[in-house]
Amino acid sequence: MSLQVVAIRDAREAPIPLSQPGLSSLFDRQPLERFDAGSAVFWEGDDAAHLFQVTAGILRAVRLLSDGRRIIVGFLRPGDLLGVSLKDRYLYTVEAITPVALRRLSRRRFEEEIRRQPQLRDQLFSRLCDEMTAAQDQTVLLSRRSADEKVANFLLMMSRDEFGNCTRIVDIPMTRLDMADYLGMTIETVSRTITKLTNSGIITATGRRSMMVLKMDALRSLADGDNGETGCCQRVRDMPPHRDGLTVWKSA
Amino acid sequence: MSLQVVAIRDAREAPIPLSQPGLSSLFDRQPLERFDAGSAVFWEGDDAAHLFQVTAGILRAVRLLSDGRRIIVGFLRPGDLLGVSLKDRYLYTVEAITPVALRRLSRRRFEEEIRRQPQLRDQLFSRLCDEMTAAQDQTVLLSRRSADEKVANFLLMMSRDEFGNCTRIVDIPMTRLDMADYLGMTIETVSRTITKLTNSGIITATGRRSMMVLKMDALRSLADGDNGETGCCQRVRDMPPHRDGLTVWKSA
DNA sequence: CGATATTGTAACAATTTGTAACTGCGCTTT
DNA sequence: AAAGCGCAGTTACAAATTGTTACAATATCG
Repeated sequence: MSLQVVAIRDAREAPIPLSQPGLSSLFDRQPLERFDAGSAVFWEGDDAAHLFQVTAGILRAVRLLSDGRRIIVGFLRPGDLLGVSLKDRYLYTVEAITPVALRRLSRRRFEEEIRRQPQLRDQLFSRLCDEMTAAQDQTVLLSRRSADEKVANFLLMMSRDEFGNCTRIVDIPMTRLDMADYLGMTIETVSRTITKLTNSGIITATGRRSMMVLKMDALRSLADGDNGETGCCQRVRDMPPHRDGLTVWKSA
Repeated sequence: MSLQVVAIRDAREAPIPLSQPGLSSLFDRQPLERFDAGSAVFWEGDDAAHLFQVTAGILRAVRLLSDGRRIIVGFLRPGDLLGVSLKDRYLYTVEAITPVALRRLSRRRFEEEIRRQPQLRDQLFSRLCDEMTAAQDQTVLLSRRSADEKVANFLLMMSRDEFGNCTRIVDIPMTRLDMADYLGMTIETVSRTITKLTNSGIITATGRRSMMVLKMDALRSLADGDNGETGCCQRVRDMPPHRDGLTVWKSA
């Protein structure tokens, strides 16, 4: 999905000299690799020898504390790149939530191409910036939001299609545990909160792992917090429209 | 401090053709600007027209939710860059905690130079990667750590000198409120936790805003969690040594 | 169709927060 | 220099939220 968006951008308004190939073009020729739901693509600490592009399916990026506490640092969707790194080891484990199809590229090759094609570097940089913004929004979410707000935000995030629009039917491929470990709460609290939302008539279950949003506005105002400017839902991750200024520090 | 480290790196083992100027060289010629403690360098939502390099003092990067909840996204120290952005508005407010000295550069000029000097782009990219790693560590800290662990981590972070070594004397220029808004807790809990650490003989107050670590190991094991590999303190931010693999996603 | 895993519910416990009074330090004022 | 003020920080106690534990209900998979 992100893939499509960028491809479109490349073709149309090419911010680079000519309409040159995007980052995803590096993977186009690579064979598809499939992973079963639950299997790991790579492990935290592994040699970071490859990069992957998600073609189909959903994955989770997991970190573990030594005492077993689990943190899901993010979910990956089609079009997302994983394994980009300047370091030599993966920082987290990536596991398939649904069956997944990926294309693999060696890191050596990737870096060569990045070096050769400056516009790819620009794209990579831009992507990193977006990632950074998302990470900060996640920080805000985790540090100062109640269980209700967290879940509302999560549901809104999941309700977005590839263009950032909110759909009423929401598919939730991950388990409650995944949600909990992403939002920094327990499955029980997640469960309670969803029950509460259902009882208030804001959402309704349409299946075990899918639901419908009945009152989108109510859900938005629950998720609300700092979105005075956009008026729209909280920017948790992966929200193309209305992203505003990332600001990085760390000097030279 | 980061500034020095990089300068040294440039001079010695130059990962780039010759020993070319670092990012900070862009700011060297700019005049010093001073800000009083408590004053803002820029505001969330402002036009992101300039970049700044911290020469002296400590600052905080603050975001506000509409209902007044405050989140400190990070603290900035000498050598840190602020205002790097691909977007056109600052994402957060930056305020001086202590009196501060900065050098300012227009964004236009910065981007020109980045475009002209590829090795600067490399440095910027590398810095972004570090930032990303730090942001993820912060995510872990906020989502799955108890008050004790958070405060222990914070104190260890503050106890690091410019080379990443832990000093016994810790200076804490920020208020309890700043700490609380950074760690996602209340001032009372911060205070109670520090008292607890003092009563356990792990730290001792040496002044209103400074303390001494009496049992560094105990503090480390409190802060502990996922540091099996490094054996060292939690990587919260700004820890030069032993940083391991950042892995970014978000495709092309 | 039965075994297993996931999810939901509820009572109870632990942690964290909220409230509010109080201390101590630094500053101004007299 | 002493008194008075204000602010940051601390502490005690009550309240709320979230986490724990246990068990029932439901789906999923072989």
